[in-house]
Amino acid sequence: MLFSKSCIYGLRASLYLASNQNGEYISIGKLSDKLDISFHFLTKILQQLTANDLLESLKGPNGGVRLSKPGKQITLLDIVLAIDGDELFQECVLGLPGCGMEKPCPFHEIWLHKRDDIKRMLETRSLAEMAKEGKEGHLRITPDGKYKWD
Amino acid sequence: MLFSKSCIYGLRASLYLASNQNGEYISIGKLSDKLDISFHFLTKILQQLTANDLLESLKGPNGGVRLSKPGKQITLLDIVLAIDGDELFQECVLGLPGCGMEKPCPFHEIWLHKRDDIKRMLETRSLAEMAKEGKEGHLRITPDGKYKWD
DNA sequence: AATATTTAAGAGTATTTTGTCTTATTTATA
DNA sequence: TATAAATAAGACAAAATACTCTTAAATATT
Repeated sequence: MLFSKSCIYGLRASLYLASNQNGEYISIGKLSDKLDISFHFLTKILQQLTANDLLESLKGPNGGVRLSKPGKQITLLDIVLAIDGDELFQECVLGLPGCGMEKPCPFHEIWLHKRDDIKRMLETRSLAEMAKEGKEGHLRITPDGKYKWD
Repeated sequence: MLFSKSCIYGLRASLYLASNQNGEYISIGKLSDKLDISFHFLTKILQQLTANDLLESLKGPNGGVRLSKPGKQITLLDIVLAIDGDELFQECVLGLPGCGMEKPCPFHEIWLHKRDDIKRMLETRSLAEMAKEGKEGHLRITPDGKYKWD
């Protein structure tokens, strides 16, 4: 599994938020309902994104969360790093500590390129861009595909 | 994490075995000692490889495990598939069931290439080849680097 | 000011992965 | 044939991940 479940949920919610970019807060209840993700679990995940200044939140009636800046300025990598950290882009395929140029494992050289490739893919794509593609291509971000990018 | 711990241990042990290719059985006790992997845990993992006909085992004195065929004929992918299955090469980045050409998620298209790339990398490299590179380059397959490809 | 609605925080539970231990089974060797 | 050395198998334990529940804090609305 490339990303943790938490990270996946965070990405899906972020894409939702990016597709509803009119500045208003969206409640986590609505998000969890639309995306079929447990409310409390999603709440915690979004708290991490808020703590990382990717989202901003408001308590109380009509409160919720929204992107802290235009979706064009938040990359997929931002979300991944905020939730899963940079382990995926740091760690050794064989799990060896301190695997690097100095004392590499047999996988080091070949994996380096792949993982940088993945990182670049996430880095060069914004939430806005992904959400736009999702909307235009009628792509899924829910298991049952019920979310229609209203 | 790309591979599970089990898979990592299986790969490291397989590389060890491929570097000691003179047909004799090597005890799991020796393997676990050299590679710093828990004996019982490693035993179970190697049983999976044996069950998949990648290794063959012999009980009793001078028993142990060895590659079931020349290391040149076993790919890294063989080991990965035997332990982790093909999930990594099948599953959706967003964890959506049945994500494919018909009803893709926004990541589908871009991830497809990356994962095929990784698969090809594992498919085109044999244990023998990797072990040879490891030996010649004095590369690590243990956390402390104490294994010296005797 | 009171109330209802929402996120924040943290304790608690369940599931999966990782690792340990014990007992059985096989087999080479003396 | 007895013994010791090894894998096989399965129960058990610990740790990490995933998920749930309860209570607190903030805030818009009446």
